[in-house]
Amino acid sequence: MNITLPDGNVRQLPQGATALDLANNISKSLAKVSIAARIDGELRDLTLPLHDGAKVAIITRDMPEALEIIRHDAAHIMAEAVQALYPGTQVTIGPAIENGFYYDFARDTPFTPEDLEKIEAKMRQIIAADKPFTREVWDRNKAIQHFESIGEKYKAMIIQDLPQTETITIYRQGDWYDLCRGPHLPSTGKVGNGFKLMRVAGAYWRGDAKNAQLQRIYGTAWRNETELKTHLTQLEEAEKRDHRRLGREMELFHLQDDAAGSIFWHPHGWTLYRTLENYIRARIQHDGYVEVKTPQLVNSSMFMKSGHWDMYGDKMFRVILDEETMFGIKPMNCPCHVQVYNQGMKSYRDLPIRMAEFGSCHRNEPSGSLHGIMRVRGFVQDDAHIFCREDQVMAESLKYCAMQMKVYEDLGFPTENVNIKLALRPDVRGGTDEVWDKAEDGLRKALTAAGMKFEEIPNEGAFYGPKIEFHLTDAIGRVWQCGTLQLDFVLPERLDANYIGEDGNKHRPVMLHRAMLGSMERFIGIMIEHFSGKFPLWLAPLQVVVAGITNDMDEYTHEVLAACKAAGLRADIDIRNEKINYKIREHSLKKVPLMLVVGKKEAENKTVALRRLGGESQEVISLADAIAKLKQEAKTPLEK
RNA sequence: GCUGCUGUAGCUCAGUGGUAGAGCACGUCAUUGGUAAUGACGGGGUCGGAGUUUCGAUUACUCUCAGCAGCACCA
Repeated sequence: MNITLPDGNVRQLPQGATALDLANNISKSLAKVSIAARIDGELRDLTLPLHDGAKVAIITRDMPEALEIIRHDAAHIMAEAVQALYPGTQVTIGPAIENGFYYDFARDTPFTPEDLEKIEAKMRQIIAADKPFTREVWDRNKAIQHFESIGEKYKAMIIQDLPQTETITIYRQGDWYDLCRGPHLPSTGKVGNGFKLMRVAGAYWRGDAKNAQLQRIYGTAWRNETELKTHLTQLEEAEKRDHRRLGREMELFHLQDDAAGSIFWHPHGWTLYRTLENYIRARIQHDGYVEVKTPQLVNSSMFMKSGHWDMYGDKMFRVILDEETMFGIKPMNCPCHVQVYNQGMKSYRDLPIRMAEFGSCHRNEPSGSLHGIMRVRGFVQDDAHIFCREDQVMAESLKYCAMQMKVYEDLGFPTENVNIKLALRPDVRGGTDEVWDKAEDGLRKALTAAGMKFEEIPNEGAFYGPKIEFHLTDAIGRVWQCGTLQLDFVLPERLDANYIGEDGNKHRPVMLHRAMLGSMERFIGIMIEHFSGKFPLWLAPLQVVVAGITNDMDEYTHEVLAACKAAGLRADIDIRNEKINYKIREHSLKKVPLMLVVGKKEAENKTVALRRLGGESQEVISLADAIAKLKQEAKTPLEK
């Protein structure tokens, strides 16, 4: 039979030959490192017989697909180890994930960290035994019956839910076997030693909190021990960038038990916050927005009208005045903005109205979801609502997306750091299907017109409309939703917003909800991690430290400081009785971008020694030149 | 909210059924120095909170609060 290789070459092999035979046919050394095959585009076992005319690519250990298979195999081996050590534990699912794998087990007693060590040791035994993985095709009903009979109820359920057309395959490694689509490595030994069990956690069966909670064990797995080590080192490095740690070290903010989920901003952190806020303010002014400020405390009746009370009332902070009066602390700004809109008559000529607010919101987020300043209970949205006519939706969406990407770029997140998703209608929602069709299509068209790559995610939209989500990733790979654009036909209806059209009749405006940073707090957290605290000069809370070498030139040091401040630089002075090495180390650790060192020579010549953070050398220039230069460098992206 | 783990000085952490220790940080003194740690001395803790057992609890147990990881949630 003829087999086509990726390079187009055709090889002749006897009937019944496998991908492994093919690899051997090509070269012995290839066969040694091959672990699977891509047959007609699908990953398959090396030991499956090929068919005539198949297109086959041999997957070797160094290919990305290999890692996925290694991780999946590690999950199987872990499951065997767990069932050997803890009889009665049921297996459920165990996929490969980014950097590793996990397996969910059903067991009444949770696993302890000590259990993990034992499981890992057992896994190494199974790997050392180098048991071959073999594939078997089972009859669907027999498989269900079999798994039920041995008490593996979850496996039986999984098979039951597989489509009728799916072939039921079982993979065996020695005496142990598991339902699995495959493919697998030729044998357990091929997994190698580049893995480590990381942690235990609870996880709901099928990801639903209404279901039983399973015990999930996470592991990381790599091609070899060197790669594993590299990964573990990267994790340590990421920890050093953690915004919670840098926030403390750089004196940006702190959190404490008494106000769980709220932030105490310190002077440096608040400077950073205001710099960011002012940048956004300048941006939106430039794009024709007006800024408003609306109440924190709003009678619950407004949220009942808007529909938020039904959806989220239990997560709102409430202020009960008397038996009849209950206020909610606003969890978002939209209903309030509609109130501002509703004051006075609006003409079609007034639209679009782009109404912005740095809106302070509070939500009683579940305790387990709180995370540093990224997920908090008190936060500020760089929020805005664009009230417009239907025929303006496209233009407004495009205008917004353009500004959004520009802002991310200015803040150090070029396009490749941003993931865009289009979240479609959820099960529980307001508005008719017709309206949703229109809304979803509107956003889809806008994204396409803007030439932006996006992924559609079903069921993830807000109750009043679909949304475009802009996602950024933090230091340890966690993904956070920041910017958003939501198209809403529902709230204007519920809160009775209208305008007088060209025809003299009342019409409903469309509302575009949008935020670029999302929450100021979250965005600052992401920026801290993104820059490892080393902010671009215009954002750095403290831009310059003027440090004297000895106290003899204190007078000149003060002169330099005054010049910095006069130029609008955020500057501080260090004339402590410490050595210059000590001062440089200290301010470097606090990530101050610039230091102006002055000693005897500088004082005599009216110069400064300019040292940049992390720099090896320094530049001696006149004070006047230095100030002019830094003033230019410290300009915001909008000023440049 | 759920599962597991954790909570001792500002930070990182050690330790014990008989009222606690290190390094760094902080303070004082000496030192006035050229680009990532000068030296000496010193101060500092109701051992997250409440309760139970005990002659005695920071240590054991219960409850509670908070944090961490994951899951779920995220208008």
